[in-house]
Amino acid sequence: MTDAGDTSNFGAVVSVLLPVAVPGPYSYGVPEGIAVEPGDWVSVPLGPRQVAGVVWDTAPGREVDPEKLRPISRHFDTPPLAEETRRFVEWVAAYTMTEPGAVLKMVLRSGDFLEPPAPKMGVRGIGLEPPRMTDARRRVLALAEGGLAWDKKTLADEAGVGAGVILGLVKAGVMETVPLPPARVEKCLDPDHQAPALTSDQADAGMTVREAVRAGHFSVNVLDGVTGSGKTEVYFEAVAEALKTGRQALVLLPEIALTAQFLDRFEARFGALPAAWHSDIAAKTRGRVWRGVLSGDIRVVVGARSALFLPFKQLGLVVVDEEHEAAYKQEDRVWYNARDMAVVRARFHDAAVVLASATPSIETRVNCDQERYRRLQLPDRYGGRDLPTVGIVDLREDAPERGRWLAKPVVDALAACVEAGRQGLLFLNRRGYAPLTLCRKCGYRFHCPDCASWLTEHRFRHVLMCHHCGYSVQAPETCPSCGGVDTLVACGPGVERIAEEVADRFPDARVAVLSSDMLGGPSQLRQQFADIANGEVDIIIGTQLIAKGHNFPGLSFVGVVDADMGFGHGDLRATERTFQLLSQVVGRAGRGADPGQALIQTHMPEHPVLTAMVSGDREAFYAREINARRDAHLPPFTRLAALIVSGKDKQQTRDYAARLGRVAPRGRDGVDILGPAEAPLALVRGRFRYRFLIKAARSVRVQSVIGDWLAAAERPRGSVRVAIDIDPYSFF
DNA sequence: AGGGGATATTAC
DNA sequence: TAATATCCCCTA
Repeated sequence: MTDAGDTSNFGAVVSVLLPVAVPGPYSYGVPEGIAVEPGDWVSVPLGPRQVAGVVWDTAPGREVDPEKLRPISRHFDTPPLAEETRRFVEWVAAYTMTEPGAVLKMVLRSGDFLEPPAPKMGVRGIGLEPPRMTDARRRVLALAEGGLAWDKKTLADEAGVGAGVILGLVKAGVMETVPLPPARVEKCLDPDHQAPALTSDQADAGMTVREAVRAGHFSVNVLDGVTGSGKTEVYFEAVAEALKTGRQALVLLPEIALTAQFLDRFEARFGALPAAWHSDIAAKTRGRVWRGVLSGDIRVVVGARSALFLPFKQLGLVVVDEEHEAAYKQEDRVWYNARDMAVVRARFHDAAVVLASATPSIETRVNCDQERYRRLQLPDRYGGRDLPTVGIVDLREDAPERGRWLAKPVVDALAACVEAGRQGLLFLNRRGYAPLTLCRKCGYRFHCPDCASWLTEHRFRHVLMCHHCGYSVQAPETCPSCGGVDTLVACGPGVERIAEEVADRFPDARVAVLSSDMLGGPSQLRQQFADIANGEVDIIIGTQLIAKGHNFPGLSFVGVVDADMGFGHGDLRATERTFQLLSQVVGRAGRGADPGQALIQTHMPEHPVLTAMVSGDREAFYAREINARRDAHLPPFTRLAALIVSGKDKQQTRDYAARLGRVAPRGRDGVDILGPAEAPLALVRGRFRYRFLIKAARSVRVQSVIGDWLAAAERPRGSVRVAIDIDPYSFF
């Protein structure tokens, strides 16, 4: 039985933040003989287990029953978590309304990283002769002369002997097992390895970002330049400056698929590879990178959004490439937009930020207009090439024949392109063969049984699929409703159907269809990209997969099959996203000698996105879209926050929220809890002007959430959703 | 009674 | 978050 007054045993009580979703740091006793500072890594008992965490404060946290106080069990000999990072963790937790421990979990990733892995063991000779000498043994000992530690496998191979010979020598006592020195030190990055030839625009922008890094205080610099204007070379200048000033740099990329080519360019510029960080990195490498970032040995990290939470020792620069990309949003656990959190983190570290994009997000452009961000424009394509010419095909005048989807001008342009030995691309952002199948006799439509959407026919695979939830069934022969035979018809086009039409119109052309649900998976897809690069394909048909990353050096024509798809629905970012997507797709054309040509099929030729595409006047598009957002009281001008729950759960949610002490039912820092019918109306009236956020009860059905205008979703349990994407800058 | 699933509670 | 406690429904 323990003495009740026992807590005086502890020299001190400190608060420790654990990577666990509890309300805040917990208090622990510091045993005699160890001293801890804020930021130190410790291991601590929590319930039945041991958990690694960070000393958050040298004072105890919230009042806690002294009976419950337990001692720190271990103090790791690891560099501390920087003060800047600790403040960042707190800020993100408050902003996203998650527990600080949930944010720390993103920093910590795994407690295993705290200790370097046990060194690999090797062998070395100790200069003695074995009692029995053989040829094989002689060869091994000759190599191992000089007392250098050898990897067992390497030594055996070099000496041309089996592993048993070495073991025998160890057993005979003439070789000993010793730890090998750590595998490899990070290769040195050289800021001046290969200084690039820059255009004068690039050089100006490069100088500005270099100065921003050298200044050593917070600034946000937006690199705004059309596809091919050389943004990467410019922000490499900033990276070079960070290397020179001895601070770490982080480059965020939206997708890991882009990192391979990026790494090549990086190596060419700096003479060595940066550390890479994303979900596909092997666990061992991951640990090495994590520790290297913490100790400061690793100078440059390239990674996906999760890299933003690495424990940098001294961060001087964060680059967010393709800052408008939705892939920067994390929509589970802690909801955040890495682009915005990059700005926040940089502010804590007094670091410079570079946001790069050919089609910046509206939020970013507004921040430029308000002079919170510095806008650096790169107006021209690298090498003085022109942008592709963009034309419109009005489908009301040039309608394709029934059952066809390509209008005459597009077919003609494609034919001319193929004849000239160049590549052409048809873009349609729709997978499969047809987005809807119906019975022409009874009108039956195939629906997904699990959600409301239609089933898309995939003719290559012979299935009907739901693109929402992944449900799929064998494509039926007869109508399940009226039993009609041969009465089912496919409505509308998908890329497979376009491929069918192309095969019919261009029987001799070599065609590649690229979409994320390719038969044969990623390896097949890589092969396709390689074939295209090698000129083994004449016509490419693809979904938005082709908009990102990969270059098509021989591409001179782009046809957009249906520009109108992106204009509909209630998504507040639909217009912006369509503009971004079309710009990217059209920008694929003409990267070779000629500027290239694009034709866009539409029923709405006067739509502002399309007039901007034709005139190339991006400024006009942005001005118009920004005004439209302002007039409609939409982000970034209005901050929305509402939680929408079904009627009978409303009171329950309010009670729960009040109990958490988190959410004021109506108030400046609160959130409205509304029924599903009230919410859209309130949105239209622009009534929400709250600081932020949505936090749902655990036990209610959350039917939909506005804020990011998320699609309706039934989330029966643990519902916690947060409106991300709302500009955090104004809360600094 | 007792198993299994869903949900609630708690950890310094 | 992860372990444990509690509750509910069902079957035997």
